Amino acid sequence: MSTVSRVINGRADVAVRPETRQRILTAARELQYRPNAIARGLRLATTGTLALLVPSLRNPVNSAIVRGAFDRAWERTFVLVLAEDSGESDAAEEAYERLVEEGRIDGLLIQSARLGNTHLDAFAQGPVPCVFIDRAHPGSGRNVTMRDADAGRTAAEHVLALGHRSIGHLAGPPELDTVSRRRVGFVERVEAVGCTPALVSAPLSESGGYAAMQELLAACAPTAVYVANINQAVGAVAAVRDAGVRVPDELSLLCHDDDPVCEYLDVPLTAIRMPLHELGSTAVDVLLEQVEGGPARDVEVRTAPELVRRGSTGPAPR
Amino acid sequence: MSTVSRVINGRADVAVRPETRQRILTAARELQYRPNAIARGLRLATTGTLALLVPSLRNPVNSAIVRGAFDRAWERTFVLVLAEDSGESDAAEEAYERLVEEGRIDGLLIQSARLGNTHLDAFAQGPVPCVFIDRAHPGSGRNVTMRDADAGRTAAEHVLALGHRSIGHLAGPPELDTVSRRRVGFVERVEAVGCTPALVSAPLSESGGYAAMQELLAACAPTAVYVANINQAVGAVAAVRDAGVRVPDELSLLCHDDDPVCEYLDVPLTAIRMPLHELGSTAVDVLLEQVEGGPARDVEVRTAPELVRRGSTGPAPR
DNA sequence: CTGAAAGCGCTTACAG
DNA sequence: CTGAAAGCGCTTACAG
Repeated sequence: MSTVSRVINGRADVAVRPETRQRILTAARELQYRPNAIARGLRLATTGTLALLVPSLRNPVNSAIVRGAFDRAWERTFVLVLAEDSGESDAAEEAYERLVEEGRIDGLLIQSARLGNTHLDAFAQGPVPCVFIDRAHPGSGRNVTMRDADAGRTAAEHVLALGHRSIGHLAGPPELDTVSRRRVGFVERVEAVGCTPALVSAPLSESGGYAAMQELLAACAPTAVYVANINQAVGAVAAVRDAGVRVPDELSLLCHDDDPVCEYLDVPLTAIRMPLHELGSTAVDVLLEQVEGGPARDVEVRTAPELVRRGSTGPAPR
Repeated sequence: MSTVSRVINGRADVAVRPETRQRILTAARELQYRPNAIARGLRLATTGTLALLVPSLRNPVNSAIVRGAFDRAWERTFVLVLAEDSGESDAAEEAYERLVEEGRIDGLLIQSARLGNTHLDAFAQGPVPCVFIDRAHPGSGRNVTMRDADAGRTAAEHVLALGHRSIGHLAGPPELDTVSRRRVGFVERVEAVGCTPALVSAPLSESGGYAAMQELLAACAPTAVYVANINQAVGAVAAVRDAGVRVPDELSLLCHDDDPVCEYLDVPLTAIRMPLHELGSTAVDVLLEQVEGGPARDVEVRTAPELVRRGSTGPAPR
């Protein structure tokens, strides 16, 4: 039995007679033997399972990130379980209890961090390695993020280069670290040329984008607006259309996140494409470093945000 | 130790002195004791885990179904692991080996059935209960589906009632059971009034919808088109716009699947809303019946497809 | 080079 | 009413 175990697990440290090895391998094939993962897990104190805590299963914007994480985890022979941190009272805690405290997982990817959330430190210090993905938990030393501030800067540079000086930003909720970093980068560049951008915050939804764009148009009639999120952008485009404002002649529109939808809206949307899949796979790699005993660390995915130019941005009207 | 186990698991069959029970409960709370799920799983030959095999993590159209499944599984104290059946060579088999044959799961939800797929029977007869969700595997006796044919009928009745007689259907790939049933229901009703609908099949993507709609317009200049899927619809709307055809004056457009996007397109899209969340939760319930020892069965979610009328459908032009 | 033994953390008949 | 024992299917020192 022990020889079988050694052969099946390919352990080179103990010599096995070639003939014995063959007999074992043949028998295993015939019997379709596969070691039981649960028994193995109990013995090895390892489950081969990672969990991903998502803010909401409702919003599929994150699906490219999820896919990146899944693909890499699968490659590295880990299985991924899904958990939801809806933001309600104790959703996150309950997930934590059932996954970490019951010993079901080897590592935890948290995609649902909200600035000011009090549970987060407890998770970071828990018995199971964890990593904050996309939305950082500042100071935790275990954040895997993208260059969101650079995305904001790229957006600003694009509209500034087109001559715009009356500029707005349709931002996301302030408790979300990602959209906040976009805002900071954008505002920094716009202010660098002596302008003050108009800012409106809204939920990351179509209806949020619609209402906030109406507000922005009424408040300051900008000639260029950077929208923090693709869902908002769909609503913003509709608001602009309903207001009778022409894109890009009267208003340039630019959105964060690229998506197939961008190409098919009434005016194809210029967008900032982020390395979402890479973020997911990197986060798994960083988490597994910890699982294998390494120290936690912050990692920023190096791939730069990419401006995908389409028809919705053009020269500033004079 | 055994008394502790009995108290923690709330087994009423063995009497425990109230004082002992209290001592146990108090100690458990103080120590933050939680039974280890892996050890429990080994002993009980039960994992508390279900797997969901999705066709592609790329397409998030299914996210409402996934959410429904997740929510119900979680409620019933099961955890959900994700697996991908990309349709490539042995993706599904590999997932099956790692999840079922290694004993990681108690039940399997298969959302990736394709008509004619040869692995499916093996899965259905495997050692672990399974259920086909949304896309049926005909004859398996374990399908949990929605009323897709009725959705097609509802769509047909709507455009017929508006007086349309020159009617098209932008269908999905024939190997997908769901879109096929939509097509059958739609065609049946249209033919019942003596018309022959024009049919074009396309992948369930924006670009697929765009190209197929162009084809449909060129082939027969229909006055009403039922689009089989929301992603296709986004492309179809763009194709109609690019062709200079006015909606709904010259062409009524109606799509399967409701989505926030429908409200914000240049013409708000009339859509058929399906009980996606309910499908997910029902599938979990049906699967757990089997896990608990019951027989497999086909279930169709009773909730009827609902026509959500918006601006994209109107009376037939004369 | 290979087999027998212990033990991972539980649950459940079975004694007492 | 409660405790001691066996066993779920593995892996890994340890004998031989």
